[in-house]
Amino acid sequence: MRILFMGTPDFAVGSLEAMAAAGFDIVGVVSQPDRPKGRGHKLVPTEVKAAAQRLNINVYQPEKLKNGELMPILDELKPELIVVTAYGRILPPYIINYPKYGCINVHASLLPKYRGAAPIQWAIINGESETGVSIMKMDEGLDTGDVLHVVKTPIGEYETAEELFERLSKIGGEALVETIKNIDKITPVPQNHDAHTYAPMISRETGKIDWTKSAREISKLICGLNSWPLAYTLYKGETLKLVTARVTEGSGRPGEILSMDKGCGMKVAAGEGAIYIETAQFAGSRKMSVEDYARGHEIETGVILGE
RNA sequence: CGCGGGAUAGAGCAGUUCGGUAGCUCGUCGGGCUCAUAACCCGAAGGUCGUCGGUUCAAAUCCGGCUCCCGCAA
Repeated sequence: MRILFMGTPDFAVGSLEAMAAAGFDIVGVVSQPDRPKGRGHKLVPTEVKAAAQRLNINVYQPEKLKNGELMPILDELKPELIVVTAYGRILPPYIINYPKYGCINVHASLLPKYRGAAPIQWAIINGESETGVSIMKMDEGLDTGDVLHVVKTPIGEYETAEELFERLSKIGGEALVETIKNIDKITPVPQNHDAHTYAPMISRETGKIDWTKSAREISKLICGLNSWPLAYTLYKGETLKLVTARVTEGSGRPGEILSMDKGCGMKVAAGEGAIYIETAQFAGSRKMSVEDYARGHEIETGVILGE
């Protein structure tokens, strides 16, 4: 079967590599155009592009999909199936309807929950105990297609979005291969559209910590936004990003620095309970353990974070 | 050419303005105190001050090139 793959970030690499390892006939890869990223303005290839090049697969990077821009590529490659994992664009009907077997999508949630751009982060932030991957037959809506295959996985208490990303990327690849192998036998199951929820894009603002929330809620926010963009608060008026933390006992004014404890870090009061901030990123500095930071700087207890 | 910060002992930092013996906190090692300790006391080891060149009697410090790292913004 001739398969065209569409994907952009590292999460999609798991799908691509799993298909390649399974020996599928991947006739081409479509990825978003390289964008200037990072310091300086350097043009960085997308993760999927880099992976495709390692696998010696031709990469196409159309600026847009509308107005039939992908049509010449479709006619050239003649895919019988299109696989989409985190491509980052809505596909117009002419693409969805092109392949004989249609388009299938790897989505990192248990649909119909967490449709949209950031299902992994929101599942963690909301304190879900499990999530997973759904393989879906695409239609014209946003993650609304009939489901072909679902794999569940538990979320660790302190599992970060980055860790879960990596896991789900792999799980997604396996589930995808399984689905494609059985594509003729699987009966698509419509989603329960009434039960759907959305996982909107994450922005920096998402990471602002409300210290009146419970220690666990704050901990989950920290995990869900690691390693990007990181939950943050203010320390003496400057941005303090929190990288890792643990829930603990304690009480005080919300956001108050209660103590510095050896081996644990900086203890900060939440609305309910307290958290130990283990690793953080102080203004103008890189990520480091709070203990390391405290060797060269004085941490004043009693200071209220967020002010 | 997006804006900016940085490289000094294993870690985190000060010292650079105004050139003149390499410092602090912690860790490590040794010893002491203690029922005991991550606590306390005494001692020790550990640095070609990122790199190359220039100025100078003398450079971590001043000047120039290079490498690498990081924050912000996208």
